[in-house]
Amino acid sequence: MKTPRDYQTLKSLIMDRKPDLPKRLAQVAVFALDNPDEIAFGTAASIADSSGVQPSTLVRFAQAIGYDGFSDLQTVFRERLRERGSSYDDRLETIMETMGDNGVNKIFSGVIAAASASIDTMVSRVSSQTFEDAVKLLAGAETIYLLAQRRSFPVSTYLAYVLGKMKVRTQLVSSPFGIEPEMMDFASRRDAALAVSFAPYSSGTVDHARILDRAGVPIVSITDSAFSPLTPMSKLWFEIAESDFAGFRSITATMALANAIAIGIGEERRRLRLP
Amino acid sequence: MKTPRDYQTLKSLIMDRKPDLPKRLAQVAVFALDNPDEIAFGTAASIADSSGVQPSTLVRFAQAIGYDGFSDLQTVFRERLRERGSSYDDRLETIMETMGDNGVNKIFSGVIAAASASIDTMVSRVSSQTFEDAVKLLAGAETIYLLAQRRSFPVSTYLAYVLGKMKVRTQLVSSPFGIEPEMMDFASRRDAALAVSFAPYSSGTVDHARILDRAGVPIVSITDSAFSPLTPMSKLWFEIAESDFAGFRSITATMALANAIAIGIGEERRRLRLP
DNA sequence: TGTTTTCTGGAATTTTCCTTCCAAATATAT
DNA sequence: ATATATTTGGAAGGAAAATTCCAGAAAACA
Repeated sequence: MKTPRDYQTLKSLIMDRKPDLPKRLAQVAVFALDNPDEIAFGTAASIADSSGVQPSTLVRFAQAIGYDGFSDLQTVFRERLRERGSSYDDRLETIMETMGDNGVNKIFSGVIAAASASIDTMVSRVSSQTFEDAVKLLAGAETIYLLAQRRSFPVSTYLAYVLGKMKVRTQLVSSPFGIEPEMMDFASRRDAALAVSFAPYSSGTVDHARILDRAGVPIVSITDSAFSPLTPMSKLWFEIAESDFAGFRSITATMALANAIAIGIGEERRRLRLP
Repeated sequence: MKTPRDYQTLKSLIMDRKPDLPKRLAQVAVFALDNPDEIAFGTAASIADSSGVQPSTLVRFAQAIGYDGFSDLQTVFRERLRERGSSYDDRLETIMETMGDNGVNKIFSGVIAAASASIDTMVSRVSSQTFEDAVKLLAGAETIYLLAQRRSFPVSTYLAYVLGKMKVRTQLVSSPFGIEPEMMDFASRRDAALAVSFAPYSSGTVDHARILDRAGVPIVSITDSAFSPLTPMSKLWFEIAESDFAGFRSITATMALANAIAIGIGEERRRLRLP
C-alpha cells in the first residue's frame, strides 16, 4: 500500500485516518486540509507556529499517515499548486474532456461557464459612476426598501441579511398576508428603494416601485433592459445581462452586484460615521 | 528604490535589466520568466541544474537585480502561485485598470474579483463524480428538504423557487413559528435533503440535518471544510471556498453551484420521465 | 489507585541547502 | 599584446531546516 502522490487521494486518506489520530495529530490534519497553501509554502517551523503544534508533531503526522517525513508529505501539497496553475479556459476544457458527453456534467460546466460569462459582461457594462452614485444614494437613506419577487426574491433576502448585519435599516417588502402596500406607508423621500426585476417583470415589484415613486422615494433598480418598466421611475438603474444555459438563466452576476452594493453601503456609512 | 514584492513588477524589472546582464545571468533571467513555477518550487540546486548554471549564479542573479539572495527572490515567485490559486490578484489588477481606483469603486472591483475567484476555485475543486451523484440522488427524491439559515438562506429560497418551477416537490425547512422539526415529520428514506452551511455553522441547520439523518433521509451538503459538522452525516458533500473581500465573504460560487444542481435535477428528472 | 502504554514538547542531531569565497577564464581597454 | 576588470565555476563554510531522541505528561488499562 503506497502513499498517495496526488492531493485528492491524500485528502481522503487524511479524512479516513483523522478519527484514529491522537489530539495533536488530528489538529494537524484539520489544519492541513483547511490551509493546503500554507503547507505547500511554509517551512516546518512556520507551519508548526501557525497551527499551534511543534515541528516534530508535523513530522510525526506525516509518518503516521505513511510518509517518510514532513518533506515527503509536503511535495504532494506542492504538486497540487502546480496542477492548479492552468487558466480558467484550460480547466474548463479539461473538465469537458473528462466528463465526456455525459448529460449531467455538461450542465455543471455549462452553468459555471454561464455564471462566469455573466460576471465578465457585468464588469464591462456597469459604469463605475452608476455604482458609485447608487451606493451613495442608498447609504444616505434612513430605511432601504427592498423590492423583489419570484426569481429575484433571494437577492433581496440576501441583502436584508447582509445589510442587517451591518446595522443598516431595511424593509423587505414581502408579506404572507398581502399587505405589502401597507409596509410602505411610512416611506418618505429620506428613504430609498432597491428594486430587482427581470423579464417577465413581476407585476408586484413594479406596482410596489410605483407606490414608492409616488411617495417620493428615490429608486435604484437592477433589471435587464433599458425598456424595463422599472427604468422610468428609477433614479439609477443597472442593466444586467445574465447569460443562460439551456434556457435557464443564472442569477450569479446579480448576486455579485448585490454583494458589492451591500458592502459599498457599509463602507460608505462607516466613512460618513452614520450609525 | 525597493525591490518588487509582487510578480508583475518583478517581471518588468527583470525584462528591463536583462540587456545589461552578463551572459549567464541573462540566461537565468530568461529561464526564470519562462519557468516561474520551477523557481517557486525548486531548490537552488535543482534550478541550477535545469537552467544549466551554477547555484552561485542564481544567488548572483538575485543580488544583481537588488535582492538579498536567491531565497529572497524566490519568495516573490512563491507569492505569485499563492495568488494564482485564487487568480484573485491577477483579475483584480486587470479590473482595477479598467475601473480606476477611487474608494467606492475599489469595492466593486474587489467584490467582483472575489466572486470570479470563488467560481474558479469551485471549478477546480468540485469533482464531476460528486456533482453527478448529487444530482442523481436529489432527482430521485420524492421531496427535497432544503436546509439553510442566515447567510445561506437565500440559496435555499432560490432553490425552492427554481425547483418549484420545475415541478419538483421541495420543503423549505424554515418557519416563523419555530416548528421546523415538525416540518420534517414525514421525511423518509425516499426523500433527500440539501443542506447549506458555512462556518460558523448555524446550529439550526446542523440540528435539522441530524433529525433528517436519523430518519434515514440521505443528505447532500454544501459547506466549507471537510470537517464541517455536516460532512459526517452527508452522503455527499461539496466543499466551497468562497473568497472574501475586506472580510466580506461572497456567496456567488454557492449560488452558481445551487443553480447547476437545480438545472441538473430538472434535466435528470426529464430524462427519467419523472412527473 | 497503581502500572503500563501512548502521546507530547523541546532539545540535540543530522541533513539539506544557501551563500560566500577564491582561483581560473573571459572580456575590455590601453 | 599586455594589463586590468569582470564574470564564471566549483568548493568550502555556515545557516536553516528537518528529523530523531528523550524525558515528562497524559491517557488507558488493570
